[in-house]
Amino acid sequence: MASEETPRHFIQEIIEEDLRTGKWGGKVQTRFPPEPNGYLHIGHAKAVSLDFGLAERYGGRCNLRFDDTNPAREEEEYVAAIMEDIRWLGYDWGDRLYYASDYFEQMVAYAEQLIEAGKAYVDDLSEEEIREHRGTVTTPGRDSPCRDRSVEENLDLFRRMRAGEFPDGAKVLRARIDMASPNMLLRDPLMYRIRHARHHRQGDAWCIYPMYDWAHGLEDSIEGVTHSICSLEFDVHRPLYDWFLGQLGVHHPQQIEFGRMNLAYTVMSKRKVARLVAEGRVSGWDDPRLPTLCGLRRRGYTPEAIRAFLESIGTARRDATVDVALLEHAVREDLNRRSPRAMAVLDPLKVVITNWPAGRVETVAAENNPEDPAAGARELPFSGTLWIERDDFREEAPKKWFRLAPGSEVRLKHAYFIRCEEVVKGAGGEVAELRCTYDPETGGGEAPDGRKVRGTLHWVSAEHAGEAEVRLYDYLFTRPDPEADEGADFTAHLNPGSLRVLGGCKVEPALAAAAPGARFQFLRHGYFCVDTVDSRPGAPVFNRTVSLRDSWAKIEKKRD
RNA sequence: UGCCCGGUCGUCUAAUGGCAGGACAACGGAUUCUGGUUCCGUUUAUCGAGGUUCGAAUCCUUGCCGGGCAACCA
Repeated sequence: MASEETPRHFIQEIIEEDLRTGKWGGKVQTRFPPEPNGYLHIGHAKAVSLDFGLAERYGGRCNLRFDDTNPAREEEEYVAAIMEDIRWLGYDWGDRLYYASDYFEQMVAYAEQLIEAGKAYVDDLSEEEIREHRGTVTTPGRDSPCRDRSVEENLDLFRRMRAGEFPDGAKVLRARIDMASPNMLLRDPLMYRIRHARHHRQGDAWCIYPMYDWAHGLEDSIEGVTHSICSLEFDVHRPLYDWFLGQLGVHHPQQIEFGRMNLAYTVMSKRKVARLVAEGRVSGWDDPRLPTLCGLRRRGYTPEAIRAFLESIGTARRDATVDVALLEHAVREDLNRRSPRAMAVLDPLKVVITNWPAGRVETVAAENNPEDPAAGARELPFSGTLWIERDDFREEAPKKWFRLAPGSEVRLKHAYFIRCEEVVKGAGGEVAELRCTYDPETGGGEAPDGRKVRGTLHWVSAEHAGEAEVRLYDYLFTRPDPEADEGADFTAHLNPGSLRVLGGCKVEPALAAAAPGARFQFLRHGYFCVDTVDSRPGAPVFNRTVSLRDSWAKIEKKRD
């Protein structure tokens, strides 16, 4: 039983009603039917979580079915990637892995049944002519001259289509419905087209391939699906789904449409993502800036965070453009609980502690996760030469500045208070080094005399620091709706600052050996994970999953 | 333009004829060895017009706005 306090969405209401009335004999059978022609993105994840999640919630089953009815666009490569992503999200199809192409023989039998009933016919018209006969949204279509062929002739022609007697495009099989229907899809839709093409699974076994509207309902019916969930764009197709299944008199699932999810500051369509990849605007399908599941995974997102996010945005019968802040909130909430803390200095500034005994190295204890006492503690080396964040020092402290400035005192996390005594400048006038004194009484982070400091800085001991590359990601686009601009291509709104690569970052010793994929919270920065592609032993690359909320940045921003 | 689907805080989503609620965001405050977390508080919405009703976000009519449909794609 899922959480009581979250209200049920409309699909859950439908299923619960069906369960109450015994419409499907108490069964819930769904399916996730991707076409293997691209990688899954977070929009697909919504469908995945609906199909698998609903089955899970109501004690039903969800099939994974590849909708591989178009040999021209589909490839084996995508099949494996899609399965990996679904598993990563935490869903399991058990032994119910199906392919639409395995049903081709059965579909042909159903087609012949329709032909025999006088409900389907072979049309000789060219693609061009069919389009022209179809009419427009405001004018009815006209019947094809082939529409009244005899059953015998249709059957013969269809069999010869299948036997490969005709070239591509010579003939099609069409349903005989209504050329004047206000729903364009009902104007004698195509059921089969001729394609002498090699299929990624069926090889050369077929030269006729079924169209979506004809095939999809049959696939659902054959598998005993009860609730066939799809996105809103298929709403217009439902009368056709129902017509085919009704004519055949076979098991007839209910198609239910939900609103697609879009995310602000990115693009979601497979075609556009594919273009970004092909044009080299991103490093690949798994570029951490992309909304693809492999991209989010490489970025450091957890499947739990994605599922929680999907849960939080709900499901309704209208398309939505979700604020990325909701996604970021979900991943921060998850990572805050589970990621070990670590100190990393991204833009290092040297600090020399002038009253530190020469050569002395101390060890300080650092808790691994204040949210999780069970995570324990680690030991960190502390010495007289340290790196701190360049951003944590200002020569002229603005109002409300809690960090280091000439003469000011701060705490070094887990260690001592230090006071900035002197600023050493380089030849160009830039701040090259800070000379500070520490208070030996403040070990452990508290002053015995009770004096307070407002700021606490992270640091790394210079002689013990590891080196790392850090990649900071920002939104891929500069506007929330890159596709909405009709005057320009969406690529015109690509964010030139979406990736910042920082070299020479100083990290605490253990981080140098962190395993690929490992996640950390870099104190006062954000959540990072070890890149699984470009990290090398001893030379880790860290991807920033998401920054910490930063109320100081807000204060500074308001000032301008 | 014809048909279909939709329109509730900035965003997402509830309220199924009976107090417009939640989450995120924003803002203010408390706590804090992360300007993080946590806690408390505040601001903000029913697309317009008419009707039905004791009572309308909800039902009806109409207008406006958004989306979908004229691939041998899914």
